[in-house]
Amino acid sequence: MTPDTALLNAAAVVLARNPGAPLADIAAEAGIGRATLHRRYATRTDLLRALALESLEQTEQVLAPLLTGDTRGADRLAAVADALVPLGARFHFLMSEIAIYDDPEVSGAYEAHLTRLGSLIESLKADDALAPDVPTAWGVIALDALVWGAWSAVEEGYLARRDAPVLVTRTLLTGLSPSP
Amino acid sequence: MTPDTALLNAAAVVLARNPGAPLADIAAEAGIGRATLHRRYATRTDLLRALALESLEQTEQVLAPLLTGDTRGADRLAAVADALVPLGARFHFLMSEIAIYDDPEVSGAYEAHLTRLGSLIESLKADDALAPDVPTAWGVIALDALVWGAWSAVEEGYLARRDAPVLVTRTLLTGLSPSP
DNA sequence: TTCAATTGAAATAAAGTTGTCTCATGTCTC
DNA sequence: GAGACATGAGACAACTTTATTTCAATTGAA
Repeated sequence: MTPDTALLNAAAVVLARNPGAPLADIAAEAGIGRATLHRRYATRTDLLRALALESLEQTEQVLAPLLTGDTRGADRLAAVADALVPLGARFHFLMSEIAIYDDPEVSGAYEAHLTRLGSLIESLKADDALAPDVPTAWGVIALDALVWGAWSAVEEGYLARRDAPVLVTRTLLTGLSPSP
Repeated sequence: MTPDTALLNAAAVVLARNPGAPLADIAAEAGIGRATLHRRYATRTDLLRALALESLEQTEQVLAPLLTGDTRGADRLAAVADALVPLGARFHFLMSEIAIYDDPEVSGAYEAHLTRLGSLIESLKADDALAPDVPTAWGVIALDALVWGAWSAVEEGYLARRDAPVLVTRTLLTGLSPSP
């Protein structure tokens, strides 16, 4: 029930570098002992499950105000990119650790996440920021892929941290906008 | 020395679903026994290494004619997307299995791959298909990310196989093109 | 200070994976 | 058909990781 954000952050970082890293590595990154890690999450599966759910919840909390707020169109997309790129480690985890979707709660939360992103894409279409004939699914996928790409490029030193969200927005926006 | 494309294909498919899958799963997917797998690749590391090198080589063979051919601009990018999306499983592997880059031959081939993609982006800029102020690194990253995203979307049933390369091209092209 | 709770370190058993080996079976050539 | 060859199945030891347990040290509150 405890959030344990610091511990889960450490897990996300380690697992982004090495999916399947031993629990010892995660404990070390978090600065705690292996035994203590087991006291908070009994099994490896429990830890991955918690990380998945917390990652999706973080995304939701970041996205919710942007979906109900009054910024629209390009500005809304820019705000979303700003908020999402720093969460790249969590995205990476969600995409590489497929076993977590065996859990019905996790897969339910993931479906909800996709639905939420779908609504965002639809709202951008309604604002004439995206072309109406672009499949919503592709909008979601492209956003996901570019956010993840931008994040890992920053991690590996190919891209400046501040440039990343701008490039994501520019690529998506001008890329999918209706021709003038 | 044998290509063993079928076996490596099976490995790529299994590892795309589950990075760190046991060799038994790979052998089963390839329809051979575990012992036979070991006869062809003595260790797991040998197999991953071969898969990485062969994946990069396949990409090179696919890209080479497109880089020297006479199609330019948007058509060239479309041809690249057509050729690359089906190789998505290999991309996924190259991006998730970080340990392979310990091998100097693999990391050298990967650098060459990035350089090749960089040349492609530059040639598209020269053709006025992409805006000159777009960082070449971002062009490479976005292409990589969108190809991978399109491939996995097809795999998971979110996208029609024939639509995928078109959407990649459209997203990148109209997305990064100079404003008219 | 004293007591209870939490922690890290270490030992341990259990489980899974890897790599080696043997052997029986099937295939191919001669 | 005989013999050479490759294969799959299975047994096996070595290794790694997981999960549990114990114990001494640390922390915090009464």
